[in-house]
Amino acid sequence: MKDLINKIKSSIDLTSEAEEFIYSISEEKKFSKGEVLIREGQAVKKTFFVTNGCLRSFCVDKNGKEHTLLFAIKNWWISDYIAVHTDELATLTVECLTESSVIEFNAKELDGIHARFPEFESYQRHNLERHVVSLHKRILNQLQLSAPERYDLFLQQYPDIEQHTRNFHIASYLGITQQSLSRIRVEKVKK
Amino acid sequence: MKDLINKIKSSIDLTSEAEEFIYSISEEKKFSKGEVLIREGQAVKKTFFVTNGCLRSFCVDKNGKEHTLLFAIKNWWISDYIAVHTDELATLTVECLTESSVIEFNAKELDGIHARFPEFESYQRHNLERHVVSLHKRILNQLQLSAPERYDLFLQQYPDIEQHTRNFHIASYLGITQQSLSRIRVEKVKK
DNA sequence: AGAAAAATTTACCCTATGGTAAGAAAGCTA
DNA sequence: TAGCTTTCTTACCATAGGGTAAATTTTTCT
Repeated sequence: MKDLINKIKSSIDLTSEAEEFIYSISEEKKFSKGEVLIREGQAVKKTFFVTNGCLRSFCVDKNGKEHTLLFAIKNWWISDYIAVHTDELATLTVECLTESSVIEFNAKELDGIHARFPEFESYQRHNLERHVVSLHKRILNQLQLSAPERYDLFLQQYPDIEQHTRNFHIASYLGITQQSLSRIRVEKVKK
Repeated sequence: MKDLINKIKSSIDLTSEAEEFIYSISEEKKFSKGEVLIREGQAVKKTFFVTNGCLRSFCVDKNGKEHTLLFAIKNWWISDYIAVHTDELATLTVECLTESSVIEFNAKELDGIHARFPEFESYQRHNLERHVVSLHKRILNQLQLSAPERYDLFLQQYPDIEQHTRNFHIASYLGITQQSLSRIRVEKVKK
């Protein structure tokens, strides 16, 4: 919980009332590997701040293939934001890849923090701006880089994630099959 | 200019001082087809609100191939947000695909609106939230759909854009070559 | 309108990645 | 630690989409 408070304080002044409010609407929880925090097809009520471990969000296509949208580790937020912001049922599933500690929020209550403590608007706007930048970069990378180049970049960007994930998770993030990733890894070692 | 004011008013209450401020930091301009508003490698000072016409932002990869990040038509914003929010030089180019009318803002001045008129925080946060949702969807579509499926979806999502764009613009948005798009279009007609 | 330039289509072959399947390795559980 | 389950690797062939180039069509410019 300290992690979250510190993260917020590093970016805005946090009054003690606001800090109190955050405590009042959140709950620290532990989940074990494989547990599902948000399930496709169900209403999305929660947003999670990760304090330990590793989670991912993914969708399942019409052929049953999984596609990873996001990996979340310490100090990242994760939810199905498509569902949260469009008020639809979840199209994503959020699962734990390792035993994880999270701070759980009701998404609507968390959103209400902006009305009550306007200083959060600017905090949230900056978060969203940075997130938009990373999404723009990911789209451009997907358009212009080959699979081996995307894998190299992934390893640079998430040097710590590989220890928590299976190869097929990474493949499904890069947009390739696990067989292709396996071949790419072999080629890398050869060089 | 009315378009922008109305768009803002549809989402927040706009005081006359705030409206005045917007006027004071903006400038209505016309650009002709082919003109470049933001050029890769240069500092990005401007953000544009489109009131007429069609623009796109794209990057050029190491082989000289173009990759389109965004098409912007009436009532959309366009800039190089990667550069704006990271204070780096432009990695994108923004060009007019048709003769276009835009409202030009100095990006920093526009950002200052939040400090001066806090009611804009919430407006901007909602914009960003919706933008994040559309980017999440685009990433998932790119991961799970075939090229013909992505093209069909593009036509649904941007029914009006095709009249303004060349096929190779669309191909470079979908992540395929124009030859592939041409084949896909032939197949569609056959059915 | 006519000429020039640019974009599109088509055809050819090529390559990266996908799909299936089987065996090997790693990880989990009792 | 033995046995079971899951993941990874490898090999095979299949296929979607890429690259080049030439012919055709469309757009632009004067």
